[in-house]
Amino acid sequence: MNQTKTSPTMKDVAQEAGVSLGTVSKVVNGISVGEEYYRRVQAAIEKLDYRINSYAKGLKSNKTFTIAVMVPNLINPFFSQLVDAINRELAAKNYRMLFYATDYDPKLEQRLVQLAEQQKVDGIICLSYNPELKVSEGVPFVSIDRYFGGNIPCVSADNYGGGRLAAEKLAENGCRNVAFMRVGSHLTNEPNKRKDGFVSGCEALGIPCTLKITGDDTPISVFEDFLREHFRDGKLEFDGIFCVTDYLAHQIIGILSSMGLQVPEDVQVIGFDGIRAFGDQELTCSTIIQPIEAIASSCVEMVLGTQLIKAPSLLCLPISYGFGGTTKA
Amino acid sequence: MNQTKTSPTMKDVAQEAGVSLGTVSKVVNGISVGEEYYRRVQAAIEKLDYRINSYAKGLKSNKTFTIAVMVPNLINPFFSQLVDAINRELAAKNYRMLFYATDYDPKLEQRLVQLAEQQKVDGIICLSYNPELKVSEGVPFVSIDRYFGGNIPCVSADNYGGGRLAAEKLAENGCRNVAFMRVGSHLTNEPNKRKDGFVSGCEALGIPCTLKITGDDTPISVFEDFLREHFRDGKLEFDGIFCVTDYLAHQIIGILSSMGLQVPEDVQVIGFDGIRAFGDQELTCSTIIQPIEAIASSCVEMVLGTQLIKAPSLLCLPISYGFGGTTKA
DNA sequence: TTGTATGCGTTATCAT
DNA sequence: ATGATAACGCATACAA
Repeated sequence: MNQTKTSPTMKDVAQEAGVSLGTVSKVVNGISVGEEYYRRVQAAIEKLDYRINSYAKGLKSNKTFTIAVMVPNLINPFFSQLVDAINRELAAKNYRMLFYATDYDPKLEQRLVQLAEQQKVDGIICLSYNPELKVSEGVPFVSIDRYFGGNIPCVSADNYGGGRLAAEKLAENGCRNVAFMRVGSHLTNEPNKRKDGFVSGCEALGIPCTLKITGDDTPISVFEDFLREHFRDGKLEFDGIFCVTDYLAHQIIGILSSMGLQVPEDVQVIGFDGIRAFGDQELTCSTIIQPIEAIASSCVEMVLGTQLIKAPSLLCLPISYGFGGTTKA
Repeated sequence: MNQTKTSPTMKDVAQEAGVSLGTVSKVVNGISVGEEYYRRVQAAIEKLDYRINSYAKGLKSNKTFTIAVMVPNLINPFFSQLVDAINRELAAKNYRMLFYATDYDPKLEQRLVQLAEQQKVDGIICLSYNPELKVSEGVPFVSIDRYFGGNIPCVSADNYGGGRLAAEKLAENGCRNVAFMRVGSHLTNEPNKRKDGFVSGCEALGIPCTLKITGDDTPISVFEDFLREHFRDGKLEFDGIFCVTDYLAHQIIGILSSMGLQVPEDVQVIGFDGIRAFGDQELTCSTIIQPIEAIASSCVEMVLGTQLIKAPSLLCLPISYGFGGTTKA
């Protein structure tokens, strides 16, 4: 005889309290009502353990207090830490986070953006790998690390400055012949500027710099081949290497080690991102540290803010150098 | 004069197609309608770029295709990998993931559960640190690593077996005097069984085992003190250490190294979890590997399944041993 | 088969 | 200040 226990609604509360629906709504939303009414409604809410139905509220008010966050995955610690930071910012502002993994797949990413729009999110924060992403103008969109053009705000670290800083640090530590290594997308996303900054820095410092840039799906072994080509008589031609990410730096260090080379004695390595072991332990290598918290809070402020129009279209946040044992102290 | 661009609704589509609301609904939901009607509706949908409003749908149908996932944070790689895996499982089944970080805070966790319930999620998957968590019976709830009792299903790795396996592996590799180390909660959650399994394994193998278990907020230095107490004449009393997590193992290895001890030559270390550098590179230490994918898919199946009643209340998934350089091969 | 009408739980606009 | 009522966008039972 018992119908499936359905949660109490405002109507139930109104009946229990002997007041009208509108009055309950006011109490729930903190609008002033008569003393006695307030008491009765509160009592009824307690008694029935009433909770507001956010779907009904969202439908009516066209506001869901939900933000979609999209990055390729949560395996890469840079992504997971970024998402963690964004989530904290959102939670502090009483927003919920709907998470979507894009898997570096442009088409999937596009589908997910549409899905999020259906989901009536109040905004989207996306670290995109789809340069042609289409996003409805109705929903605020903030991009991380990929600049789409004037009307879509983009937040990123100062990648160019980071590249320069890497060059300077290697030079400071005595490097005279360096290499830059990058794997991955040909896309003109922000991280490309790491190379530009590095090259520019090397030029300014008068240090020769060799680039090794591979395509998206090339195996890591091409870097080993490259390094062996520049390896003569037990000595590597380079005394410093700047890798586009800590992840790559980690792999390169493994290769160097397998070649019998010592880091940082024989060759110094600088990565980019600022990844720490287990998320909060020591840096995994000497690196250019991205201001993850600042990126996260900027994204959240921009996506929630109403000043999207006036927002700068490209927000560039300061980086810093972190010693992680793979450079000479 | 332009009102704020509001998304087209079914009504708009109906009008555009010259059919009724119900017909549009049927087309959208894949219910068969007349050929001509179907065409007209599809055309209108395309033209207006209509997307179903999931809030209206959710309100009406009491189903939101959204699952709440709660873990302490996304910094710890075990958590972020778990959430990544859960999200993949959910996405494959066309469910969305609402993510909440509990920060190891029992009261926050309780609030978030209520929040998720208001949010009308279709279920909750939670790695809880609140043994007294109250959850409404209306919402399917699956726990990871904490057993709440018969009516709440719990999924976890075979922690006890993992403890035993660690003992066996240390014994196999010649250890004759071992230690177990654990930091953290006094709570009787599943990971406690790692100790029990280890102790039991040591007893069965006739190996003396010393326990060092600290409280939640004790600094890591107590382990250093402990180790120094068992350090005489440049030699450690133990030749094997089992740490309750890879995270702790990492820290212990650092301490051992600072004491001038070699791992694994002087002392072998086994952790628990199976954390890899950068999420997908080499294991950070020799370890008992948790079946993260299996845990994730089990959780999702259980939370979505209707057979919650019949589900076993405690699902225990098999672990395996992984060599990570901190034991003798 | 297709159209119409009602209700999901809220909010907001009205009279009262 | 409070109560009745319409509307949000959709699903569905019912009537045509």
